[in-house]
Amino acid sequence: MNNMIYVAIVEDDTEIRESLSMIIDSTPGYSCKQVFSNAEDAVAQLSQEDPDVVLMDIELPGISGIAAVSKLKPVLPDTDFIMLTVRDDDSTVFDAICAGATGYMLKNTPPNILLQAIDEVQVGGSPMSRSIARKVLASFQKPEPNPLSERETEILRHLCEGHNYRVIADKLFVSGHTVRTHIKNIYQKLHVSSRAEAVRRAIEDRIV
Amino acid sequence: MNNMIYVAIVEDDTEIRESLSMIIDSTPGYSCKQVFSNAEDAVAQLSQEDPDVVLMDIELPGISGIAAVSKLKPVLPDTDFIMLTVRDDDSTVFDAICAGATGYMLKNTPPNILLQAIDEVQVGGSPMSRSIARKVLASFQKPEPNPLSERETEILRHLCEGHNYRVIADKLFVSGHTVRTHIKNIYQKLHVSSRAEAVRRAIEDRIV
DNA sequence: GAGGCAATGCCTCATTTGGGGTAGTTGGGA
DNA sequence: TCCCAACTACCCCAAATGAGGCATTGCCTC
Repeated sequence: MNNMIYVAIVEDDTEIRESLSMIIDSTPGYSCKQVFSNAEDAVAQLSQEDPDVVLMDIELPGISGIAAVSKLKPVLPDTDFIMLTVRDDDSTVFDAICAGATGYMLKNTPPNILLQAIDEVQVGGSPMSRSIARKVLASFQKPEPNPLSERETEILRHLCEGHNYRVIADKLFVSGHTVRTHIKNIYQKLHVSSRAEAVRRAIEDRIV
Repeated sequence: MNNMIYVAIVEDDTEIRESLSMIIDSTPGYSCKQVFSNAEDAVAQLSQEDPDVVLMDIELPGISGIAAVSKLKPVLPDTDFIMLTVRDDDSTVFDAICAGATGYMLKNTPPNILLQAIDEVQVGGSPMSRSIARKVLASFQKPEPNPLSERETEILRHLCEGHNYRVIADKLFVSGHTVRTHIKNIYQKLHVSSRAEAVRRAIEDRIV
């Protein structure tokens, strides 16, 4: 019984909740340790227990599943949280991931795939529904090519490091005047008018 | 034959290459359109063709598979690239993803899973080996909690927007002096000494 | 050969910024 | 009760910055 996988469920829809717990309990090697119908109860009680995996609904009455994970993950670092959701819109996906979710499945996922997902997190994976995985990878892809010349890009990199005119000039073996001119051109091309904005664009869009 | 999936392979190891192409060709519904033993040939010839999926080795003689994807993806936006690699170290994974890869599989993946991966990208997914998926999600998780007070965090957010003392002061209904004091404290706590560095830390670590 | 762009260098000027202080109030924790 | 952190406000000053110009040298394209 040492290789039994203990699962907890947080889900407000009674039908789904009971159906999930039944499926898990009836599968050899899996045990549904606890079920909660809201995040508050889960946060309060789950920190005492130590489930291997928590299936966490996102759309809950009261505090959301994402907030619950934020609270629980720090006290249960070895527990893997798999989010369940009906929607796969960008912001919730990324919020959940940032909160510490290890997997992210859509609710229409067939039970056998969900069980696979539970296995998957147990062996160090991160199961994601198709559309989620695609979104996550897409978020890494650079939006648009950078309009800056090579030299300007180099200087922008230095700006991100917090270097000032003088330092950049020294490092690039050009005069401070030149650096200033480049920076002015960078601002124009990026449609910004300060270091702060330029650094932000640099990090959020391309170089870093 | 309309639902035939055309695959191209770029792989320098002859044995693996031929084994892969054989597996693909012998599977109904899949056709191995072309094979290349290096990225240069692939880049030169593949832009004419239009494979559905390209299996791209990363470790290639000459230019790497990652650079090849960077070049090919812009001209073949509808083609999905699945990277194949023996290593799963962080930097190459993220470089490949940024270059435009849609999937990322380890080379020791069994052939049937690889075929599944090809299917997966075709239906809008992003197949990743276990360890890769985990790394990708882990990269989203916030490093450490922010040491700033609520007010300071608020001001840092404004700094990221490129606002200056005056503007921030107006928005928060406090004097410019106060804003300056807060910013000085922010710099101390973050161990930085300029807006640029503060903005960078803000984006890379927490808020934004 | 003309025109354009990238890279380089220079000037001036008003503003912003960062570093150094000091200090009052408030609310909560020891 | 006392102290501290957070928030507020103010002072001075040197340095950095952004905005506005102008000019030269290559290189590339039309």
